Amino acid sequence: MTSRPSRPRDRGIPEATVARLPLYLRALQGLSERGIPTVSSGELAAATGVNSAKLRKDLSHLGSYGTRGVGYDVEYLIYQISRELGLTQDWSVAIIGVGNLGRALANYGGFGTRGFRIAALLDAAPEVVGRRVAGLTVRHIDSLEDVVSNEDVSIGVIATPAKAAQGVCDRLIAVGVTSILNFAPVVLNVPDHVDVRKVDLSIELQILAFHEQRKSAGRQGSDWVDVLDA
Amino acid sequence: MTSRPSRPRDRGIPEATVARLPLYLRALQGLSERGIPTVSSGELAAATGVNSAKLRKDLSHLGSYGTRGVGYDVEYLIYQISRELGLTQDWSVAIIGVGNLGRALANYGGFGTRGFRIAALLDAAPEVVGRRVAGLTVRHIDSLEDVVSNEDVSIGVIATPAKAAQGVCDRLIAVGVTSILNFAPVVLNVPDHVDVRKVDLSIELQILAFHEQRKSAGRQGSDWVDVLDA
DNA sequence: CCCACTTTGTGCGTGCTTTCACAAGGGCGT
DNA sequence: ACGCCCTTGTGAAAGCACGCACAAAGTGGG
Repeated sequence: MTSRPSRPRDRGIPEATVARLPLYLRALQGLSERGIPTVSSGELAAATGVNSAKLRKDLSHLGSYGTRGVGYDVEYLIYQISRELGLTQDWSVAIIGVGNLGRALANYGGFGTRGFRIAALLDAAPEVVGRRVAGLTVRHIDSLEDVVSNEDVSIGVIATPAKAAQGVCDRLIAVGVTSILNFAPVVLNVPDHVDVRKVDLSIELQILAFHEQRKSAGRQGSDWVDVLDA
Repeated sequence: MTSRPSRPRDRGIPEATVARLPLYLRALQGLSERGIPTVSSGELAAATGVNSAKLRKDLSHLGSYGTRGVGYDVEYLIYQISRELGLTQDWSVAIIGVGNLGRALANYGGFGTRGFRIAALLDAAPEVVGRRVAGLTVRHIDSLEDVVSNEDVSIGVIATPAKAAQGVCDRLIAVGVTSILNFAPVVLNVPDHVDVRKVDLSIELQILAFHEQRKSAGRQGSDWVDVLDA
């Protein structure tokens, strides 16, 4: 959803593949911790819930890193995927909004451990500013511009209420942030060169409800119930 | 496919459309609160960041609810989308795992307002059980089976550590839950009739990092040599 | 009543994604 | 060295999704 139609030729890795690479990476890290040296596409596919042909095609976009008859070297593949995703360098992340969700994100282990460093927590509420959360002191939102410049923040995470999100987004972009992860339930308006990914908890629930309804409708036998007719 | 000309409606709504319906719904509810009675596909498309033709095609899967020359009746469309998503009934949700994330979810306003009722919060840690969170008393995980049966829970939200997730998932399925929203960073193993949606915070960040890396690589002019396909 | 204007609903071409099926490559036991 | 068995990498085909462009349908003014 972040790709734009007017983009010049995109000679790189398909978006659908990029979205799956982190999944493979996590599975591989699990194998690595268990000391498993090699893995076949079938095994890795089973561990990630992906079709094995799709997995092979995904990996083929990175290069030919497998060995026929054997499989893939776990450590080498971890390195290659990490490199492709840009995780061999550290990215500084600022979290704006230290409510329940912001705190959850700050304490979420997955962030700090691999490739991401939480550079700052920012909030507007006086009762939150100054408190320590996840080893960091929450700073006031007014220092956003300073923090982004000084800490070289390139990814902003918006966990504010919906009303504040666009304003925060604009300020992030104004100081050079070009990647934004948005948890606020609004559609952010951004220029073309900025990537936005959105995570919306209630949308996910609504999609589940749709399928759940379909299942229980079938169970009950009452098919189309076309009551209203203009 | 296999659309019968005699039937006005084809009930098979594409998955991509289903994923966007909640987006339209939220925008429409905003219009409704502002007292706007009708909206054109162009306006609604602008508000949701979607191509207007795509929006019309999405809505056409629900039926012909628009008026040519005028647009769509906001209230009527809200009702139709809600009905299609199954939000005209209330769904009971159980949240398992009341850590930082679980608390954030419990306090997330968007749940209760839109067809979802948090029926229970469950956790295994003694220091959490018994505490009140978001107006509910946290119950011990051992009462999961009782809660699901008595409260008619059909959607389970897993916000536990990764290690506990599969076990909780199995127990949910064993008592009849068929829709699961999983925040734990593991691939859940479930039978075919169970729907799982996964929200993974670090995966989203990694996808952003990929695009960010590509942008800064271009800016910096690294030793990347682009090779045109033959 | 008629005409100009607006907006929906959709046929169709295009490009991306997934899946199948298999040739090519590599290891291993004998 | 040889042949068997395994697994990768990839054409090719099928399936989806997207967006253009336009006919159909409805509104409102004169």
